Amino acid sequence: MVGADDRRLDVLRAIVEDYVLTQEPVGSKALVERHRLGVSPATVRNDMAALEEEGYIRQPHTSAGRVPTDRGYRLFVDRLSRVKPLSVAERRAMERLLVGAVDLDDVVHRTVRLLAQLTRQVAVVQYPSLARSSVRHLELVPISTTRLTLVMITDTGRVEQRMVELPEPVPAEDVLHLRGVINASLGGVALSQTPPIVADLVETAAAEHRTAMRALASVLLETLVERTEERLALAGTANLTRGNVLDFPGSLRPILEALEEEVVLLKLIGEVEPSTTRVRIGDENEIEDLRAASVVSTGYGPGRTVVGSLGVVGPTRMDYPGNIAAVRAVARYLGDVLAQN
Amino acid sequence: MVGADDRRLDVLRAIVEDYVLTQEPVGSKALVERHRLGVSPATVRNDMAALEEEGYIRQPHTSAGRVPTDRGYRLFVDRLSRVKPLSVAERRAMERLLVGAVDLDDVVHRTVRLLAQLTRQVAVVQYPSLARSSVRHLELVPISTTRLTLVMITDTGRVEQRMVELPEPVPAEDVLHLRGVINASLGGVALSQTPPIVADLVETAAAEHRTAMRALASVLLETLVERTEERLALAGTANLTRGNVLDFPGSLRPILEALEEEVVLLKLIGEVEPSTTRVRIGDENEIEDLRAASVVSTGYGPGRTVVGSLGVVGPTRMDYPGNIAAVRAVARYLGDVLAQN
DNA sequence: GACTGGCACTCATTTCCGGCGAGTGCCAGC
DNA sequence: GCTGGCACTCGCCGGAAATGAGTGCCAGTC
Repeated sequence: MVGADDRRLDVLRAIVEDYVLTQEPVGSKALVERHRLGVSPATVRNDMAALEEEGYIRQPHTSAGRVPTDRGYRLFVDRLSRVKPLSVAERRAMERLLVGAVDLDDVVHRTVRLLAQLTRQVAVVQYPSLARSSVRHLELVPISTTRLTLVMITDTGRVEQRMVELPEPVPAEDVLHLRGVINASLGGVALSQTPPIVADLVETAAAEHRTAMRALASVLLETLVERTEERLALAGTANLTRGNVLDFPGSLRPILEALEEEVVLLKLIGEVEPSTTRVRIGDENEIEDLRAASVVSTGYGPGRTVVGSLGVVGPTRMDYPGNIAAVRAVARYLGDVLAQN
Repeated sequence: MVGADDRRLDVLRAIVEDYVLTQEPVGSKALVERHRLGVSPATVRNDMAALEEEGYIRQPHTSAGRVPTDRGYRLFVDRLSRVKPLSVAERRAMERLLVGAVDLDDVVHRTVRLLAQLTRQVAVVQYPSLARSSVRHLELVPISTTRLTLVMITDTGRVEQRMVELPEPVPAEDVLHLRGVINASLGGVALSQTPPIVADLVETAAAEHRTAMRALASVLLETLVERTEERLALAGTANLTRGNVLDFPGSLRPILEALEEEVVLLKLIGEVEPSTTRVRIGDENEIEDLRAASVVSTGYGPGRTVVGSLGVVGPTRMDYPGNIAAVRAVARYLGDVLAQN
């Protein structure tokens, strides 16, 4: 026979599972009926009282059943649940992701929609971070003699393009030369490593190329390295309206607003150590407006590296095991897709 | 003194304005208090009865005030309102748009957020359509001897990139040659005009370049011309929760879902003739889920051309004059920005 | 003929109240 | 340590009554 402490945890697990499923406070009687706990409702009530004492569950009002607290979910996630393997149908949906994806934008959009579909939550995918990519190729396309477009292609598939104004006209063959020099120095170099190299390029440039090189260098450093703009894709906001109204007390407003703030979102799903999945439950969130929400996020990248993160946002009352599994699976899959390029 | 018919229209205008402002059915008494109509509530009641008879307003229930119908809004938009000029602050916000915009993505994102802010509605901006752009430059970046990245830059600033698998290895100098040939033929050509030229390129290619050219041509035609994927940016979904719950009977669900369907959105804001602003009110929308919403949209582009569209989506109870003005102003401004590149 | 004041009427909304019942806490007993 | 029993709490439901905004209509006035 299991010890009393063990049973208490079983009761907590049962409460979480039932509540996630039914969205309604769960009472002692219903609990013993739906789960083979082997004890009577009265006993469960005692356990519940203890759990409430410890802060794992609470009563919305006196004559109602119990609801897990953030702390209860935390314990559930940490110790009471196993990651749920994806179903065959889900796996198949994932396999379909790759076919026909035509470029990085396409891949990211498909990924975020897939994740939203699998989890029925709001999904967020960060584009591969420029800061963590390296240069595959830089192209200079002359628009006029004093203006050119700088196109950078990274190993993660991102393509960035910037307008560069040249202080003085530069003939076409010089542009070709500049391109050659730059690519020879920067090809394969991680963007974060470029500043000294770029500085060196300006130093060592022939006198007649100096000003042009300086213009290029400043655009490169200022808009591609320092002000490294991170991009995001979002999907499944409609899922916020899925559950009970109680999920987000008051209105969806603050949540929707937070989801539109890219900086906030990045902070939310970012900051992951490699190959861990991070779960932030309710209060644990630093962002005020998302105190009623939970976030499951992880990093992704080809192989063991991390070039970006992705995750889902939903009510604290969410299917943690399922969502964690989905987030992990999608991250791994996205990493594989990136590795193929 | 104004005729009775004129006054009836004044009453309709007053009803629309009040309702948009207060979000509450407006009664005869409140109407004469807030607007100098110069007649008594009883007279207004008679007018209201007539307007209701004609289908311009209706009563949510017997003992309530009147609310405009879709037809009422239509009349209001067509005949009773003047486009409201933007305020100084709004103009200034728009001017700030340009500074520091770093590439097309940036411009589009800033634009859509600006539009959402100005109108306090959901804003949608279509990226400049590939179909309506022309080729500025094509670049071929070798990844390996049998694989290269095709980068296309258009005059509207879009940069697209596709992976091309070559059936047999192609030496670097041949790639350069191919690039030269392609650019010579396609530079400045509208994408819609490219198919015969591309076909010709394959025809006339030297035997040793034939297969490579064929691979390039197929990628070009299939993924950039035929399957011309349109892109969109969206902002301000949080504004949906702004107004009364009554705005969208039931839930936001269908609206949010529709907003995630890019195809639907494109249909919604697209199909505009040059330099007209289109207003679709409630029922006039073809999309089932958006029958409770109105859409104000227009095209934009450098000069008089149209390369994409933008617009706002909101409850039928919206500030039409203000939103029309904002949509037009932003479209013109975006066109100007594009023209500068 | 157009407008107005007056008045009866309608009906959604609000408030109050009693009954119901899910669920609890506690206690005595096994 | 578990269980059955029991009194108790309190949110929710449904009906009744009060409220009041707003209307339609009519007779009267300019």
